Amino acid sequence: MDIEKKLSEKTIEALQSLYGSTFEKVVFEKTNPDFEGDLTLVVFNFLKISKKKPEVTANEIGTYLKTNVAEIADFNVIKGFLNLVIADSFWLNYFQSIHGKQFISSELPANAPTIMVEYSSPNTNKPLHLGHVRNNLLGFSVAEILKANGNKVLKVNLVNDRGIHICKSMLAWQKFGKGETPESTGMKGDHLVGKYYVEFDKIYKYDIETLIGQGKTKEEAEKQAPSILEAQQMLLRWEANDPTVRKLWKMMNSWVYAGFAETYKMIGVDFDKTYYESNTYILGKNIIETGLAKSVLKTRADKSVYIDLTADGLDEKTLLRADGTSVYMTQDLGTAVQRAEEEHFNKLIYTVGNEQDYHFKVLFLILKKLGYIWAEGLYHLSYGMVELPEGKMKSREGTVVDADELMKEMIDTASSTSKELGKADGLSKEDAEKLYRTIGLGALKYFMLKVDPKKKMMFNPAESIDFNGNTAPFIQFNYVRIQALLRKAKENLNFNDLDPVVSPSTIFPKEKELIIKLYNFNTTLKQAAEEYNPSVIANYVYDLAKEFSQYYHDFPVLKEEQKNLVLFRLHLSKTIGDAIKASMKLLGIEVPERM
RNA sequence: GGCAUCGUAGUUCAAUGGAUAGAAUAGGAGUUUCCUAAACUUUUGAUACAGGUUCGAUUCCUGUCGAAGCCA
Repeated sequence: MDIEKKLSEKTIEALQSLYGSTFEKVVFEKTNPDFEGDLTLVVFNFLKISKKKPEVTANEIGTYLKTNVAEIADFNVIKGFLNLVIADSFWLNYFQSIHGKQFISSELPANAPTIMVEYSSPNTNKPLHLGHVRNNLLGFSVAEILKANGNKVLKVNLVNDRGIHICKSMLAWQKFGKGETPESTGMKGDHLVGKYYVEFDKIYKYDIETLIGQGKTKEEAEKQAPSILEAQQMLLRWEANDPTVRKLWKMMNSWVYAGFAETYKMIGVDFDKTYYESNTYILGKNIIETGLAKSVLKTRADKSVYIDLTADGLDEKTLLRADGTSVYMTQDLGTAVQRAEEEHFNKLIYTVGNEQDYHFKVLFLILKKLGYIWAEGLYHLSYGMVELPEGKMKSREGTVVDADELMKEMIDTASSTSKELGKADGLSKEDAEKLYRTIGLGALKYFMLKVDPKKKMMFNPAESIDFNGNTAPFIQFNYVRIQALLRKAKENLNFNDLDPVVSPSTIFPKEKELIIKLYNFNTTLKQAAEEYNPSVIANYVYDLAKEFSQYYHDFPVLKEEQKNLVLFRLHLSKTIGDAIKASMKLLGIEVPERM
């Protein structure tokens, strides 16, 4: 039923027959709504072979297609544009063919490729903020989209649970914490640990100022501040497996994990596997040996190991310092190799912000140079930063939008708005709470996912996220309208959505438009997967919901007098509802039955 | 300094090199005896600047200005 493919083949045939030239590929596009037609062929590219004016060429191809393709009802030509009208019967047949079927198959093909999607990857010294929210939503949604495209997806998290940052929190807690715990304070564990991270920074800044006051330069002060020296000391003790430090570390991390678990649950994301850097940071050193043996890596006079990437337009990258300690790159190399050996993935996707573009470029290149074939399947899902009106968020300076707080605010707003509009009338308390979560979190998720991941995005805390217009609540609302129609139809008309569809002999343009939108679901899903881009789905589902909203407004469904039209419109509405629900699921957004 | 990225209505976002640059929101004007008005209709308003390639450029190339990023 792929009409574009068929038309493409027939056009190639037409070009051969009319002008005796062979074309590999011909692409159709949607006809601009201002003109009559469904699909358009731009003929300028064929003028060289037709040696005729655009209008003439378009007419000749149009005539050929109309005679040879049964589905083409008519065509018109405007300048170099050949607009094709696809017969209503084709669209109605298509609609019949998808009736009762799932938009997304729940079964995977036997030979489904394995794709590992790494996302979230938090540090354990502070709670999640808005930037992490984008990461989590993006990673989760891309995983869903890939799954829906027939891939076996493994969602993984790599927790940065060790290093100087967590030592800072530990040190501050040890000195000033007075034994505070999440239980004693009633604070969420990740927030409690984050509080001491900020605390450390205050002391550190104080130390620096003191030293500068004593005549040191800023750089000297930053390196010699007693607080930072102490934190570094603690890190060394951690690495030496000092029982006291390790015990403190385990305790504080366990607080953080409990906090993260709550946040993840609220966002609605999960993982098949969680890696911890405390287990993986040692990895990679054996790869250095291999790399040296292969002469891919080289040793400097001071015994540090590096790779020369200047021929590839990059720099020299150190992989082992002169003192034998490794760098981030080294452990990422090791982790990748370990994952490849354990999971045999076809693709590994790293959901990480675009500030690390260079890092991943180098990482992938090194792995390729080391000769790992699977390195071809590595992909950096690079996304833009979330910015506030005053600029980038900075944890240490407190200019962050906290994930937990933001979600709570969204739910609260959903609650008050729903109450104002009387949307929660008659719902039990549990159902009402669930509805507020669905709407509030839906609005947040859609807000973040509708933007192209590659681009940076702006969030203004002063202007709350909208519930009207191009938003999740609007889409949810239209889904709810459909469910209300179906409920009534089932009660009053004995409507059964599994009954066969009886198509009317003619349909209105709006109905055709809606069927075409349904027809586009599959190509949209495919495009989203190829681009690793949920915003493609978001734009699609909004467009569908908007189209339905107008249809609902202009056409009676249950109140239509002709029984066969009532049934047809119910089936159409039902299928649109299914497409909305399936699309929203790909974004990790739920739809309510009433609102 | 080197590397890569980005400049579209007042604001937040769209647009495989194609037709008159779309939405939403904000602003103006309307719509409820009619299936849920978180809706619908209508209106005002934008490609940073200057060149180039092309039948055709928001899109590709060069330069200028501006924003934020990474590497020392």
